[in-house]
Amino acid sequence: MISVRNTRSDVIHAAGRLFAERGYHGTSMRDLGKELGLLGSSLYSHVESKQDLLVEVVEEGARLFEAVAEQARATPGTARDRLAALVAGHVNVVLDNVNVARTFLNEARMLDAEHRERIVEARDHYEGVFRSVLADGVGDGSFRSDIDPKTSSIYILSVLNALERWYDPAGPLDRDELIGDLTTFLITGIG
Amino acid sequence: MISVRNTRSDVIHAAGRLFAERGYHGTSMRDLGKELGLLGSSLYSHVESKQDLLVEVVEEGARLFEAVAEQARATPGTARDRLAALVAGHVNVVLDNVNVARTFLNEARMLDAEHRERIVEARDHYEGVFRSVLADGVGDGSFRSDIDPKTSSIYILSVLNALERWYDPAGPLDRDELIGDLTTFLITGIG
DNA sequence: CCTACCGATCGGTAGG
DNA sequence: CCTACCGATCGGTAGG
Repeated sequence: MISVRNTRSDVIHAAGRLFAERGYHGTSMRDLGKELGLLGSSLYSHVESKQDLLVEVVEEGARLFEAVAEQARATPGTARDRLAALVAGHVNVVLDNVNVARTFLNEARMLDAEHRERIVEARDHYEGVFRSVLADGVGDGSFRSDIDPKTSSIYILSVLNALERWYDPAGPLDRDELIGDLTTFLITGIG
Repeated sequence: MISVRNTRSDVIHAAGRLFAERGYHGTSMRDLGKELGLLGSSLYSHVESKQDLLVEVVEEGARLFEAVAEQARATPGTARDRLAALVAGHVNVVLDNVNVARTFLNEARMLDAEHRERIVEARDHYEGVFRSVLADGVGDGSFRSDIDPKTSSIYILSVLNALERWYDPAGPLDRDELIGDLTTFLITGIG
């Protein structure tokens, strides 16, 4: 009595899985059908096109990260507290939605021009939140006064986004240790 | 009198360009032919298969990074000096070979099992050099004694590898400034 | 490096 | 969600 019929949501999530594993162009509609136990052609009763699937997955990613930004901005306390919220929130999104995060980070460039632009804007906005938290933190003494908020936010996001590439939830480092270790690294460096 | 005939090296470099821009599966042999001013079928007088091209590009990447590791290991002085050599060397490889670096970082997973394993080993070895420099640096006082060389090396490589995604050689930040800013961030953090 | 192909697979549609 | 397709494109080959 397992799974009688697939929903649109099932299709989108399976697409996220395959796009994350094999890439958008490495995934055929027939591959995706097989993953769901149906034919490639049957997918078109759930979505209009393959591109449509990529749009859905990538935009889900954008929404998840945007929610992190909003929640962090609403966090009371110092800029350092808000940065901690950004870091923890970002880690949680990546670890709880690896496939969506992977597709968002690696396959968004395969989007058609129109959708790609919207995602670039969303990404810029998200990075802007990091930047302004860092700038605030320079003002309130949370961070060093000689950092450049622009490059620093990119460095921080580089470390956070790369999690998708190496973090193993079954490995020795649990989520809280990861967040702690990461935060220490970002704030104190290795020196 | 420009370019009469293409060499195997021309083909490989053009392949790197397209693999970097559109991904391995997003690039057809006919696309690549067009890039070089010939037909897709003509490429088979230079290479045996499309996979062959990916192997060549990715293995060139592996060699470039390996050379950085060797040179850094031979650098006299403290572990901090050797880390500086790794950082500068890695940055130079990425900035001087964006297409190769991109393909190495993003498309190696499209390799067939056999070649992929070799690349994973090469990558593990490279990361191991970072790890041992960090461990040495904990011993000689270059770095904090409470860092974990394993996660720290991953964080550092995360920042270095992400350069491919955002650094603009035509932007305001020149190479030396970048290396300096990056090094300060890695060693001192933002706090 | 081209001509002239090959079988396989691609995204997608009509109609049920 | 399936049957039965469609034209286009894919990686690749034989022979020059």
